[in-house]
Amino acid sequence: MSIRDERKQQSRQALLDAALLLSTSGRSFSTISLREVAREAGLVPTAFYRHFQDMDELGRDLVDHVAISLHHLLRSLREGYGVKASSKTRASIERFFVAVNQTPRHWLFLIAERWGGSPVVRDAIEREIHFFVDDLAEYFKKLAAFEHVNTSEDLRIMSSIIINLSFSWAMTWLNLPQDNSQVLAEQRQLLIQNTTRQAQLMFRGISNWDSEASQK
Amino acid sequence: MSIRDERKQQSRQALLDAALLLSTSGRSFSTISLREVAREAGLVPTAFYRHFQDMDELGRDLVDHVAISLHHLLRSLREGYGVKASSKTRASIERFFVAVNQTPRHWLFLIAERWGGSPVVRDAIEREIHFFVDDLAEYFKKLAAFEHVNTSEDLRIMSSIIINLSFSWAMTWLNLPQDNSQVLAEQRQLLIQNTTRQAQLMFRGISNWDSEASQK
DNA sequence: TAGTATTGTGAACACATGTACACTAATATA
DNA sequence: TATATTAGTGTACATGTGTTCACAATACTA
Repeated sequence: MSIRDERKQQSRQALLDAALLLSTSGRSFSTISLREVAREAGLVPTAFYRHFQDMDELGRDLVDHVAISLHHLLRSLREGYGVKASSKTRASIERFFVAVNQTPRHWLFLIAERWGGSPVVRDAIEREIHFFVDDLAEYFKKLAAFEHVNTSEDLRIMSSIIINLSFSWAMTWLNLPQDNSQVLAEQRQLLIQNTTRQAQLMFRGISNWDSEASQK
Repeated sequence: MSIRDERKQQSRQALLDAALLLSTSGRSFSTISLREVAREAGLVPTAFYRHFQDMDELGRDLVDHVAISLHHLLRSLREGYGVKASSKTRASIERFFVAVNQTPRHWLFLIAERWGGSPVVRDAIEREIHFFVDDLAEYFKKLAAFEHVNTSEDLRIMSSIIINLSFSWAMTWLNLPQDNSQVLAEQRQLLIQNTTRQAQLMFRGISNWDSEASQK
């Protein structure tokens, strides 16, 4: 890549980073301004237009960026899970929260802006979540614990339950008080335990599922 | 109530209504301005201060307003359910969606602003949702289908699953295309069926729940 | 090496915002 | 009835906004 293109992409990334940072620091994407983003990225407002037509385009690209990152993270979460299946739910939940802690702003952005104030961003996110659901459903198909579920429609239903619930989990996790390390540790343990039981309940439902019986 | 107080409450309500309308018409609460709200309510900007100190206070009161409304609606949803228990899941889901259609903006506001851009509103909503969960858990305690669930902590867990999932359901429902009555009707039927299965899966998990076994 | 393309700059604009202040008109109170 | 409260008005100001345009500096291309 040429020097110029490389620097251009640097600025572009700086704008994306700035937007992500600003929109996950107590505010939301639709409340941050083009000028703020440029300022945070160390650019003059007018330079913004060299990279994006407007904030909508920036938003779309940010969703792309975040979705790809989360997609990889979710896939790597599955590795090492397949073998033991549902035997260690708690460990899975713990690893999930570790993953959330790894890129908290990505989670915050995707979940908060899912029903947020920018229609463009909303639509883009809904599309990505759709992919998440499909992807997870396809993964379930290969899993031993799900082999009694016949229809792929049922698999998608289970997948979407998990996805939606895990968003609530992630947000509850991220909303825990920041500092105060002693109290935080306790609350985290409590939340992990709580969430584990939610997941266990889900699996009870899944293992007792009967695709035929519930058809009507 | 005196004439003056009565008129004051009218204006106040007009401001609340305006804020709800504006923040559920494709935008979000944190993106609407004090002046817009006043304009929509038929008042001059400065008159706003006769009722609220700032938009934060308006937001808090709006959450109160909406939460009370939804609370009543949820309670009335339960009536007539207790007898037949889980025998008619689909009918319950349908009645849920009818309820959502009754005050769509209340649902939109509460769910969208739950992770929205205003910290004040976010906190207020989280508090209210906490009440919802407690309330539903207490209702479960009296229900035959739940009598094998021993600990009230487990009841709260189930309650919070239901609440969180139902928010996703409501949003998916409200995000269906507006007009286009033929396509809409089909998509609604599909979504109802889909959601019903999700709920059935939940109930499978609940009826096969064993509070002791999952303790560890 | 000369000329071109492109990223970033700086000044300028029309506009919307939150809020302060003095004011009016109507209701409440004595 | 005379006085005091108070919801609503109108003007004003400093500030932040998106976008335009001419310009500077530097990397690419012939």
